[in-house]
Amino acid sequence: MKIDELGRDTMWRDRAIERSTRAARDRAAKRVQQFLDAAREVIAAKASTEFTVQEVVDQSKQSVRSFYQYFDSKHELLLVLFEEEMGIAVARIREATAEGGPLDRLEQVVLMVYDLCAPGRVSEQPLFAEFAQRLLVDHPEEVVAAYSPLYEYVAEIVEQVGESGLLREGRPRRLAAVVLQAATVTAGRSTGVDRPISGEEVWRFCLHAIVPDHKLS
Amino acid sequence: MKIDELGRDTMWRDRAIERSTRAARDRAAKRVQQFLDAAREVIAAKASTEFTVQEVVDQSKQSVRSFYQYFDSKHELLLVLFEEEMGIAVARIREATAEGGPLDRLEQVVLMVYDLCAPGRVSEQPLFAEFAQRLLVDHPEEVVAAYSPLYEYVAEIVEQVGESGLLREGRPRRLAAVVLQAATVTAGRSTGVDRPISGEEVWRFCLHAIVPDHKLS
DNA sequence: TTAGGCTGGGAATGAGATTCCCCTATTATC
DNA sequence: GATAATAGGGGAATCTCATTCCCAGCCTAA
Repeated sequence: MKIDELGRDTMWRDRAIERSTRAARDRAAKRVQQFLDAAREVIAAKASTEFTVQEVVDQSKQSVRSFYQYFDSKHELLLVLFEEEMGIAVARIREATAEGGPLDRLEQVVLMVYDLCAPGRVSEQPLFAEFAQRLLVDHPEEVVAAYSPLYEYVAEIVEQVGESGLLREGRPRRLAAVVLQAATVTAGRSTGVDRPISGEEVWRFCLHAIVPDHKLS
Repeated sequence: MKIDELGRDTMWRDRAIERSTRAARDRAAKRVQQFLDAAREVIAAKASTEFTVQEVVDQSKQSVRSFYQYFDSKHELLLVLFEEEMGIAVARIREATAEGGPLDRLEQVVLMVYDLCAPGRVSEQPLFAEFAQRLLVDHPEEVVAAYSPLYEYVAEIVEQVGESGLLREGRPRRLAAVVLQAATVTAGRSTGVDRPISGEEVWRFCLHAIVPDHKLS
């Protein structure tokens, strides 16, 4: 039996601590999840991404105190929601675009990303764009970081396009960044044009930007 | 002499009213301008676009009441500032890119727009991007409208590119919209890439997107 | 059983935007 | 020229939120 310098049974103590901290962690995880679910419910109910901490707290049947126990700020809640949404979206996109040649897959990805970022679809899934927008003002770093799963996937495909010899001279991962920007941001706010820019238009733009004409059959 | 149904001298009255309303309008314009100047001073002094209405009011030597007399809300002040900046910027861009063939001019415009939107240049001119960002969250319509002078110029040049037979099939004004989006938004927040995307990269991207390869000499 | 320390509830605080009340100065009328 | 009506302006009051604080109840350990 291991005994520490104060004569206490270290192993037993460690195990007890382990058990209790794990329990605490589970409890914490559950509560965090409750807050996240509550936030989603509030957003769905209001069909808007503008909500107060109080609303989330009430919906979650917990207290303001607890909220700040688990989240440093409201921004952090938004960020976590955004990350979760991003994870779900990327999983869905990966699934839907697993088949076909690199270029076709890239096209599908661009169209899907464009759709996800289009405004006015709050009730379906709490969506990307609004969170990102809101957070971008005060925490650009984190938002950019949260985008990385999507970026990684796009970069992956663009690299495959490169491997099949279809790409222009530029470095693939950098081209991927620009493509992603174009797809995420163009959705919705088109300046001055009568009919908004469509996903297909964005795709054609990107396609010619990254693939030389003579490679397009 | 014109007399109205109550026996009053209409012409004199109208003129008096005209004079007084014009005076009032002048006064109003001056005060609005004072608020705008004060806002710019505050922004310059803090080197940040985050300011309170109170700060602007204090700086302007006027009162909160007056502020809300001339602006419906803080957002409106931001919007007006943004419009003014946009006007100045477009004038500067037009001037700097008056010479040369359409494609060269478009290149210069894209690079300049990109620079103007890059972050971290608060002290020079109160700049675009931060205002736009902030406003976009709550008033996307107005922001898009405020962009239109810039959009008109870009569209103009892209149409000239089209007239000189260099453009791909797409409608010029729609291509212009995508180019502008790419230039304004890519600046700064590049997802996952080590070194941020440069203005030149954005330009090369757009160039190939709108001009077929065999037209590029 | 009881002292010590977590937890949680929700009231208090603080920052800001927006509104309101009241005083003053100016105009209009006699 | 005097007075009543009214607009304009100052800045305190209000309202909305995010965030912090205080205290009571509960669980743990001796």
